[in-house]
Amino acid sequence: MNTSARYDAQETEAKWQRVWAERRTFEASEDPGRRKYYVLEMFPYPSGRIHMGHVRNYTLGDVVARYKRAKGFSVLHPMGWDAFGLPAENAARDQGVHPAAWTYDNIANMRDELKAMGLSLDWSRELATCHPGYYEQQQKLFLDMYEADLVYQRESWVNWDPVDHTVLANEQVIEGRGWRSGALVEKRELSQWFFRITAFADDLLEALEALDRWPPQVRTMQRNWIGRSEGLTMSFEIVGRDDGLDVYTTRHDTIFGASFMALSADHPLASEAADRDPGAAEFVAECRRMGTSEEAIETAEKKGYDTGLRVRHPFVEGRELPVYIANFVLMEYGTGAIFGCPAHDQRDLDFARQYGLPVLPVVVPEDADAARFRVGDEAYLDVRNVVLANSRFLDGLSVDAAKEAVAERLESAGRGKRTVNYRLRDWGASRQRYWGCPIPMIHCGDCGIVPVPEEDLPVLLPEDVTFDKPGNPLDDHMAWRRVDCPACGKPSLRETDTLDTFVDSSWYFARFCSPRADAPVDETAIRYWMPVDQYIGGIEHAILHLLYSRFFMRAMGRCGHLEFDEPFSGLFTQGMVCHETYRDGDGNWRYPEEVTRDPSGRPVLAESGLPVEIGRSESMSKSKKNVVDPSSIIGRYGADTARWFMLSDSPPERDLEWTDAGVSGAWRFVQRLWRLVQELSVHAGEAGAGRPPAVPEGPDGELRRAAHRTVAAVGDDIEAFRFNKAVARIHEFVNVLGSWTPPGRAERSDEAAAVLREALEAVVQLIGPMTPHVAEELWRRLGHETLLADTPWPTADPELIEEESVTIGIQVSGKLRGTIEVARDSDEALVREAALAHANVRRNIGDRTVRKVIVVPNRIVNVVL
RNA sequence: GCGGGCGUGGCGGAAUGGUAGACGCAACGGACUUAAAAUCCGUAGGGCGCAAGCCCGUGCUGGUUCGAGUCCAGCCGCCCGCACCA
Repeated sequence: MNTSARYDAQETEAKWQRVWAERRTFEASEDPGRRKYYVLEMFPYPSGRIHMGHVRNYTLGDVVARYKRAKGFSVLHPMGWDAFGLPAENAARDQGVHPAAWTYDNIANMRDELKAMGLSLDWSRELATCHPGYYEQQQKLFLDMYEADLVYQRESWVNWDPVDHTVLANEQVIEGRGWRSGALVEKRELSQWFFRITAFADDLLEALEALDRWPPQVRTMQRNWIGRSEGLTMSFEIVGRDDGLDVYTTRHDTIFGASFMALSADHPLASEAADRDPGAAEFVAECRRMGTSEEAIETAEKKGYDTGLRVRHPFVEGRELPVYIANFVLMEYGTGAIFGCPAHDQRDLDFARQYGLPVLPVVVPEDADAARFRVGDEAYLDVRNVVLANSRFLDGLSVDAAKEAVAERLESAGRGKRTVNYRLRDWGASRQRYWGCPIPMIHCGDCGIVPVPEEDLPVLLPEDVTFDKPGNPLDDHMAWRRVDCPACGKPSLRETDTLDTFVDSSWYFARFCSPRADAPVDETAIRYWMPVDQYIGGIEHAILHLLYSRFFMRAMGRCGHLEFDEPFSGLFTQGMVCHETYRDGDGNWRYPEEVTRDPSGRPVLAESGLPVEIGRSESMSKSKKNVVDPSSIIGRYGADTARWFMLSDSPPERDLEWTDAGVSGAWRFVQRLWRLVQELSVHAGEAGAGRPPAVPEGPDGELRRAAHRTVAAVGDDIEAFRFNKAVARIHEFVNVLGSWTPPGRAERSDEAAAVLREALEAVVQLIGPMTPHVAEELWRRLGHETLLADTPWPTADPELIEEESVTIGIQVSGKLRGTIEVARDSDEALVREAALAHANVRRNIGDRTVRKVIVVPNRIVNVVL
């Protein structure tokens, strides 16, 4: 055996990847006799190359998948492609390649890169959302949901880029301009398709409680996003008119502090005012022009326009409140109108100060003098330890009691209604794009909207499109658009909007259970595999993707496709991969591989020797060039090294700092393990020869205990996603093996050899999920004919895990003064005795009286003076 | 503004309220080598001391406790998410 040669990662990794593929080792099967485990990492967008975030994500998932396999589970661990989306169209426009060709090329390349990582994936289930086999089923789901009234079309305001002829998402609008064209974005009302996610708002909120294997912060973020609030919808009489003005409020206790009403610019009464008053019209137009970017909103001053309308205060005879159009009121929330109570709402206060409106405090601290209490520049928002004041029948009540009283009176007068409101809006899923799932709908002049009959599915994307004009190529493709109405036969037009790519990713995990089925999901398969036991991905999807997926399972359930609500019973959100940033003298970002050190250790550009400034470490991004290409790392060190480094230092939920030193450390570890196991294997017994003695004495016993303790600890750590600690435990054990010395001729025994073999096999098995190739190779070299990938996880003998003796610290008045070694679970009196006998402890006690001795078994002794 | 997280050696990080700094990286010393790389052995929070040992030390200030990195209160700093949501 050649033990001195270095481990050749390239050759060995390729070999075992081939073997696993040939033997279909990781293809999942529905085995009713075994417990199932579904591990899934968020599928990638096929951008063309994998990045370090992928490497981390898929390494974490693969550790879990391989570990669970070894633990005897029937594991499903599939991979696919989130393949629709704008970049393909941009590539088409800029490079003249068809989006499909570009996408499938990228997929082919990324598949090769992922395969080089040695992931235990079931590639037979691979799917791409841009494949007609996938989106046909999605179109079926869309039609089912339309049937179930979970999909509808309505007019809605969108950000319209007049140059690119496209709708922009809020995050694509930067300072009021299109992110690509730079054109001033307009608000336009377009007909859009929506998913009725709000139908499940309460359920989506309440069910979060039961998701106890989700990170708490993700649940909180979803809770905030859904934003349930309990309030009152109340109607104000408009002076001189028959109709009323409805507002929604959660602070009806402050009704006596109301000093104005405010309408959204999109409110019907605002439009009405604009029709008769050019000033109002100008103000409404100004509001619409106002950018939707965060910055614009944040810096915008509170502005309003008096419509001239007045409403009556519901409880104060003769008090009338002016009705303004205000730039800070949202049409989409509540009724699009509010009453303003400046004393107890910051926005209302800012507004009131601007327009000289009264500020009357009606909620004051319990111990305050209501007559003297004043509100300055900050609204008084406390709701605890406060009482109502200046509020007639509410005076002296708590906030809650006052709300109750107001609601009671208005409800019985028919002028109010307790209402639950949500921040969550229905999901606008229309995109005016080509490279997405066609919405299977037809617009008929006579019949209106007609669904495409199921037998006519899929509605395929036409291939002969061009991208030389801005806008959606489908709009111009009349041959594709023209179709006879399925209901009346009259010439009609297809819907040209395609679906938001979040739709594609809202059910792909269900499709993986039966990826080629002729229905969206196969009942038997989905019953066996779903829900996903462990989902792993970035925190950036904490809200939308996960919320949409949760909605989709409910919607699919209502359409009879499945019988569960929650898609992911366990969720893990990994941290990002970071790297230092570099700038040259001209302030340009530089790639890490362009930077080297000069003889004095200063960072310089490799090509010119000019100095480089090192910036803070940030999440790897192309724009800052602080990226390291995974393929070049894997090509140089091998996948095992990259994987080991990904797992070794940082806890997986935290950000990981990518460093060259860390990678070479991981590489050295792989090499060391390789040498060590082979060198020691010469002294180990034959594979499957004898069992080691139960609890051997001396060094053999120590080795055996260390092995079993490590097995137990690593298993626990993997279960708890503490991969960095698992790595540390393996390091410790390898250090133990490293200091193992071959016995002299006299001490050699079959039993000792068996102990060593057990230890070597344990370490190889423990690294199996993390560095699978070197582990598989060592397993073979240890004499096994079967694959490590098919070998059950080792079990730890509880008797061997317990330490025989423990070192306990001795404190005098809480300060450590020494340690003693005693037998485990020693008698307390004995420990106390030994502690008090310790020389340094006696010295520290001196001639003072021992008042008390606290003995914590196997832990510590504290001598209290 | 609201919500969440974090603050420990030169660095990444360990530590059921019980010996702070496991494990790794970087560093330093030594062995091997003509030399280097690789490898192996060793040192290592700061300070004082020949040593035994002592003092200080987990962002800051207090508190609870026999005992606090850990629990509580109040600050400071950093990061993330959401945000005119009435």
